[in-house]
Amino acid sequence: MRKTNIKELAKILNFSVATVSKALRDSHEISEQTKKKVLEAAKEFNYTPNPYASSLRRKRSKTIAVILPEVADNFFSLAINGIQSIAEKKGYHVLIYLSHENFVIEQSFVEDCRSGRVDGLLISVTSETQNGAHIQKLLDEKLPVVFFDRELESIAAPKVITNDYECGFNSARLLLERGCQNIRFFSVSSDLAICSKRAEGFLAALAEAGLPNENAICYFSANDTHTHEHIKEVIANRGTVDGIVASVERLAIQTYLACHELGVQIPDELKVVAFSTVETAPILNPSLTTITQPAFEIGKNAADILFTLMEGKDYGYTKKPVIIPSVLVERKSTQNKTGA
Amino acid sequence: MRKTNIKELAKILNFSVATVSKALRDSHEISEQTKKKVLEAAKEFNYTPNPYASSLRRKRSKTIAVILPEVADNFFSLAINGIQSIAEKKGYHVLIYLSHENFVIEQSFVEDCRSGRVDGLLISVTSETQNGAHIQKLLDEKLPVVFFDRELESIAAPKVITNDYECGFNSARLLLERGCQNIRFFSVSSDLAICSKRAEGFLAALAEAGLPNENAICYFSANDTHTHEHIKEVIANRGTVDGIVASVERLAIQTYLACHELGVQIPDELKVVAFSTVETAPILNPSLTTITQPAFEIGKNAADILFTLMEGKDYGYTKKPVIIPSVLVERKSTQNKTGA
DNA sequence: TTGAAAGCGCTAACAA
DNA sequence: TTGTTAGCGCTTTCAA
Repeated sequence: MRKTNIKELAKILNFSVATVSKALRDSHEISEQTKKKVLEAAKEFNYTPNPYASSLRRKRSKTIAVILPEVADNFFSLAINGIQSIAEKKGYHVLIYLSHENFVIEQSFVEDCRSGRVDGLLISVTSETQNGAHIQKLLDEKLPVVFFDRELESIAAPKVITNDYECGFNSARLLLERGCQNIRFFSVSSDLAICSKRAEGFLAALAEAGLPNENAICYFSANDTHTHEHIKEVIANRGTVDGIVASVERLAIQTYLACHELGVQIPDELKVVAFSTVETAPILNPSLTTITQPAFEIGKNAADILFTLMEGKDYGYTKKPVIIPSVLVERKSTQNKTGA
Repeated sequence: MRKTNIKELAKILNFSVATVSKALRDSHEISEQTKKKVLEAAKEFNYTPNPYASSLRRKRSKTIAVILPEVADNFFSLAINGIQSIAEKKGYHVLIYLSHENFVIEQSFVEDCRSGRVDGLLISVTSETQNGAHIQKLLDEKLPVVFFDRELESIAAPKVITNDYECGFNSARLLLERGCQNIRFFSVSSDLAICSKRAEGFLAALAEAGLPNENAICYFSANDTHTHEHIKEVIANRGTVDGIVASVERLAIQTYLACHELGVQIPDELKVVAFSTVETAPILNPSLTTITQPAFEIGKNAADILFTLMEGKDYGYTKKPVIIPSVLVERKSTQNKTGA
């Protein structure tokens, strides 16, 4: 059946378009009887409102954008679910952009958000992103932006993150307590706040234990197709290294794969802790000790704040990021044979 | 800096809006000199075209929708990447809708696509979806739709899937070859073609081996929060069952988790094959034998076909789905101690 | 090669 | 309570 627009509907009903429009939006200035007639006709004649006409007129798109590096990562998948759970409630659409850890792509997506296509933006930046000028531009134009997880310290916008420093600290502490003497932190970027803060905490724990080590942080570029080989190399030539903290999910998986390929025994020869939300952590070989980020909650909170902002309310942002703590779950990858 | 619209830009340049519009779209009827001036001014005065005004006028949105059950599943994550790889090339935006395996949600998303918001739809239906009337409606209104993975047999639209029947057959065969006597197929739905075809193949292999079994298919509703308990129950009370085929990723992970919790030894007590694209398959305990679907390729192909359709070309759709075969990778979860 | 004008479908101020 | 009218920002005839 053909679709109808508001004009045709008005003609059919012998009302003006204005009346029909108001009736459809359930305006109080329209009589119940008219509303009923309009709604019925709308259904009968297969009326579908054109969202673009409405957006153009109202200067609101009922759409938010989410820019993130990757979706094939459980953290981001869960975060998207959290975001959608809120967007759905508000009747908003979600436009998802994947930057693939590429700064240039991220820039062009952010640029695109300036067009009025979206009413707000949630972003987790790439590991390459050092500069926030593109995002500042949005902010200057009064488009609400909220960071989640991977934020930019130089930009003054709401942020929802986890307790990175503390978790970095605890991860190193755990390894040291389990007897490790020479540990490494696998990072994807020195610029990403989440990585640098986790690394800082990690280094602080080393320092506290009297084991400072300037070479403890290893970098693996996030969009390098040879990460696997690089990790394998590092592990193969690890010397006395006996413990690793993987700062993101992908590095954790790569580390495990490398160890399997090289026949390196976890945890006997090498202990591993990972920042990760992989569901399979308990069934990995060996089960993986994780620092599990509250991914869904982070997404949900970020979206909540974004909507508060979009509704013109000041949500009481005080320059301090919202911090939702992660949970350390110890499994076999850090345990000694004796059980601890 | 403030944004400019085309009217303001025209005034600044002392051209008409028409000229500016044409220059911006690189029309052949505008002189090079004028184009250059316009482009420069556009940059200088921070011009950003309003996509909604453009969409309204041109009746094209430069946006496609992807409706899928879930994103926290590696198959769908990879498929999204495949879709985006094409959309990006075409300068299209991708609106992602998660139906969470809920038919009512799916329906409302599909309904929403009728509004002109998108120029085409890629869909993988929920496990609840039995009826395709909502999708037929779009087709009737000439909106291009392409199914990927989870299709609806009753709807005549292009489909990109994998060789489900064959893979179902091979999965059962493998288990039987490894000595299993009593095997089960874990399904999420009897309506989903992917599941029923995989199950058919599975049953055919059983019949061929002279082991027909009407109770070989076990159903676990996809949006049941108690799947884990149900699977655990089935495995605990498995009797002589010695082999399982998990038809989707989530069931595979749940099966492993259940076995771990129950102390059931894979592969000694129970062999497991899974339709899955999980990266962690080789590092699971034990490593998981998988039928790996070409998820990225499926997404990519589906998007390719959708764009062909949207460009008004008939891509030569002949009622036959495009089939991209999966790859069976045997790992420890189906091997006997002796190595085979 | 450029411009005037109409209009995509809808909303909102104002009038009736 | 309903209707008239003027756009939102852009594209596209058609005329100059």
